[in-house]
Amino acid sequence: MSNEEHSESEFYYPEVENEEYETNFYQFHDDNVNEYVQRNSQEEIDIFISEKKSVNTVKKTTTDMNAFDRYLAEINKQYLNLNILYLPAQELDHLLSKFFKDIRKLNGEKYEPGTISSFQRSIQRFLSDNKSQFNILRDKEFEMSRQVLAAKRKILVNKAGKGNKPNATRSLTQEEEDKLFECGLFGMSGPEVLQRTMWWFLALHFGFRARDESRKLCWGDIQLQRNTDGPEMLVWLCERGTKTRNGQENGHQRSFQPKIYATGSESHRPVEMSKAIVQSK
DNA sequence: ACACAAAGCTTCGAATTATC
DNA sequence: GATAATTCGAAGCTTTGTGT
Repeated sequence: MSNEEHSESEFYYPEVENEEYETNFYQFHDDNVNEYVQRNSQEEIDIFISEKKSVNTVKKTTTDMNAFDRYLAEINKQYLNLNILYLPAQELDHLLSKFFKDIRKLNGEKYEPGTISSFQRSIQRFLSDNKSQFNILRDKEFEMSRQVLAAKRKILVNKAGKGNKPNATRSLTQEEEDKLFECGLFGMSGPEVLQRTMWWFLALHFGFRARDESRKLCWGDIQLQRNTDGPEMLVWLCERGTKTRNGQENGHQRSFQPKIYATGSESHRPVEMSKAIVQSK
């Protein structure tokens, strides 16, 4: 993976904390109550929340809503620019059913079953984001569209041979990794190669997500350390949040700092990894 | 037959890659 | 730049396994 080119959209990190929200308790009670209330109007609170929404999910939701809108406009011109938020449940359920049953890719081919299911979730996100009370995944009013989706998935698998993950990736073999070192794509022969190799080690040993965590990483987050008698090691001191570790209360936390040990050619499992980790439920 | 644990599926949000 | 497909991690359920 080359890090030379970045598209604009990849630079949505890091986020800056807004210290104004750390409002002083006494100031709040003395005066300025109106001002406080105004400043923290519903609109501002909504913005505060939505700024923390995942860019990728937002993009996914709009893309899929485009597909739904596209389909509706196709089946009937009167549905052009239809706002589904104003539809009664039965009608929405009906349109969803047709959508799940007949929707095709832009090139006319059939979708993978997983993709159609993800449309359903995107539509639910759209509804929830816009404060709709409907839950198309649970409400009994949407039982029909759920059944259509289930049937559609079966048909795609049984009749069209879909759902076999034709593009699934596989992990690298040891030989393939060795080859990358041998042919000089991994190694220490230059800045780009070094950066690429560092990316590989960080992903491999720290479990970095491919782009996300590499981009968030700041100078000083990883430190070269050495135990008195042990080998040199890289220690990951400061984690900047991932999809699954992002500061939620009672959220998952690491029980130790991840480390990469210098080993020469052997590989050693870090001591902490050999201990059983007891998870509280 | 019962209780409980372990294994296995499903669901959801999110991130990524591939492709055109 | 949008679209399509996949992957990942966690949580919640459901099924299966096992000891008594």
